[in-house]
Amino acid sequence: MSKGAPTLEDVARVAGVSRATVSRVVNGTRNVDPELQETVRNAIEQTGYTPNRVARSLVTRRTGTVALVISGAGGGSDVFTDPFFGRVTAGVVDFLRLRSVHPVLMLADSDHARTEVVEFLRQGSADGALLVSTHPADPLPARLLQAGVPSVLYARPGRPMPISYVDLDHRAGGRMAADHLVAAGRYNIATISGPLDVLASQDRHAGFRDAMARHGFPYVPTAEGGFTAESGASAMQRLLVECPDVDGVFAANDLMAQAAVEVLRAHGLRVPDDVAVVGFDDSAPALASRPQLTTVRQPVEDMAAKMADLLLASLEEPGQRPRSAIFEPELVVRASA
Amino acid sequence: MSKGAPTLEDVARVAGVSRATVSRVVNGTRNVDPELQETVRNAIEQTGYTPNRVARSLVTRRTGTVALVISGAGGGSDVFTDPFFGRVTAGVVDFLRLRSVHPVLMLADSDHARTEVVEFLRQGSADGALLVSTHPADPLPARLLQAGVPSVLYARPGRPMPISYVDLDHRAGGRMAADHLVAAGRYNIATISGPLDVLASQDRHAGFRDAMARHGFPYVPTAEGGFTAESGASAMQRLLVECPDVDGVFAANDLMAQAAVEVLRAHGLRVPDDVAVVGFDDSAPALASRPQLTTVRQPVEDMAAKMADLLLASLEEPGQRPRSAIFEPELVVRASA
DNA sequence: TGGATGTATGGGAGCGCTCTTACAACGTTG
DNA sequence: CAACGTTGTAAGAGCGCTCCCATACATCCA
Repeated sequence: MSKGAPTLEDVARVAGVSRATVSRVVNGTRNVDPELQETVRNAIEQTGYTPNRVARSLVTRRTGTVALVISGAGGGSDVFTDPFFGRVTAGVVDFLRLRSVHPVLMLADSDHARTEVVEFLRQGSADGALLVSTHPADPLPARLLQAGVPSVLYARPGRPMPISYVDLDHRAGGRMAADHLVAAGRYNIATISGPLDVLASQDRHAGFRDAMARHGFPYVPTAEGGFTAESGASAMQRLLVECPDVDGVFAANDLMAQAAVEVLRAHGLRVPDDVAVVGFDDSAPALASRPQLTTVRQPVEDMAAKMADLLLASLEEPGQRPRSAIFEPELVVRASA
Repeated sequence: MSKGAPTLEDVARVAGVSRATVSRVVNGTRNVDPELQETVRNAIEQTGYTPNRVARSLVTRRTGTVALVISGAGGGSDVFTDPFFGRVTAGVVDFLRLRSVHPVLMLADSDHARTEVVEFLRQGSADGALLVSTHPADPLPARLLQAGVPSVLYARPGRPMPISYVDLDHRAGGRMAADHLVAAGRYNIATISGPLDVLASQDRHAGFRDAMARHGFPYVPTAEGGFTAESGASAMQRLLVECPDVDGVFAANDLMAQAAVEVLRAHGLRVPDDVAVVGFDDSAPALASRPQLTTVRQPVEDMAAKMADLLLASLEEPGQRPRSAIFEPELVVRASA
């Protein structure tokens, strides 16, 4: 009462009971006389008591927070401008807040930063990690695993390891794009892939190519992009050189698809009349773009929520086997194809 | 050593010194024999010791985390899709990571959520709050102030109160847009404002109108938007009805400006030939849009970093007077006007 | 040479909480 | 009526750390 926040002891004194009894009322309320409970509750009200989470964490070994780690080779903090990460954050936050768990945001874009993340978790500052890793060579999943930190990945790890993750069936997504373009009667189909050292890109591309082959197109002109608008634009330029009579394009994300549309338009080609364009993700640019993008929807928010779900479950029951959840993409037909 | 992480005590035993000495080595390293330091360091290495932040926080009353609170009337978690919040996050994270401070993300979109935020901070789970409040009637700043939580706002509070904040000179930004459109020889100038119950919107609008009046345009057709693409599109539609011969538009953010461009194009009007369009913010859509947007740049990342800076400073020296930092906008001339 | 100063280390309290244990008071049962 | 749960409460240990204070010893000037 003198200084600082009131403690359990203060409340106990006011209520005329022991610290332990107040603790019982604050928490499980197991075996406490209803009348006493009332007294204690009044005392809490009167003192304006708020339990100290830190002190509680020290003994319970639980903090009620998890780390949301964005681990990427490069870029630093501009990842936050990418609509994809916004959606991941939204999905995670939406799920966690219902459980009164709070995410702490961490960037692991350098070796030093990765060490700090591992330390942070080993120190017990957070109960577990949600890892959005952009590169299969990322050493962080293995390090977290080794440190015994409960973790869940967004996207399967680069090398097989006993760790939980959520992922999308990217191959199926690639197939959907191919099927749609072919069904629309397109004959000169090309594709802008994502960076091919990323598993998701590889899979989207493989799925697309397989389906194209099955449809009788053994070779598909391909330009590799980097998931950014600029890279998409330059890829489209290259594609137009290799194959000027292109009439269908599959871009491995919406940002690149949008850029491709602009490039095509600048070349006097109409979308979808002259060239059909299919994107991937179904994020904000898909709707902002004119014409609105036909795209393969990745349910990022749901996947992110599931990732949080898996983590909380493994926190609840430690020692569980790792689990995975694979989501199905969905073709969203709009105006561009 | 038996189970759980090694503690100070374990290290002390291995090094043959006291807990206090190890603590000194781990922290300030004040007055410890260099030779002993070496021994201790080896023991730390050997045991794989990592200080327990929670235990440390309990006594130091500092957690090394701050809350990054997005407080808005509505919407919930789709705020994360807004490029503005991504930039705020980027700015904050970039600054904090250099100081090894970690942001925990909180959404305060309901009264219940706001209470939880206040509790969280009162409990000492974070050292202070960075508050991005979207509405001047938001009760959270006052509640944090009352709870004695060190806080810094992005944007000045709705009602004057002794609290630190960073802000932009929105009026100056509005003026710049007006000056540019008039200087470009536009005569039929209209504007899409932001939601007029938001201070920033009011100021941008007021600055714009004042400058227009000074240039001899006492009345400016105005349609109110909501800072979203859809609202921008519909505002542009309304504007075209009221004033079909419009040749200049100032939209209060880039998202709406981009949408306006699309609507104009759909009406057969060319940008900038027929209609010049100026946006606000200079965020991702400004560059993604074709033509690229002339816009009033708001240095969001810098402002967010400054916000974090002010907070850490006030944590360093408590009892300081609240401070503010007002940033100057900057006209970025691209293709749209 | 002796007290005063300074420096390095250990001991121990205590941060606010949870949880185990001990115990008191009260039935319940053969 | 003795023996035994059952239930409600208090007492106290201890989570891992920091920091104050006491102690031991070296150093210095008068």
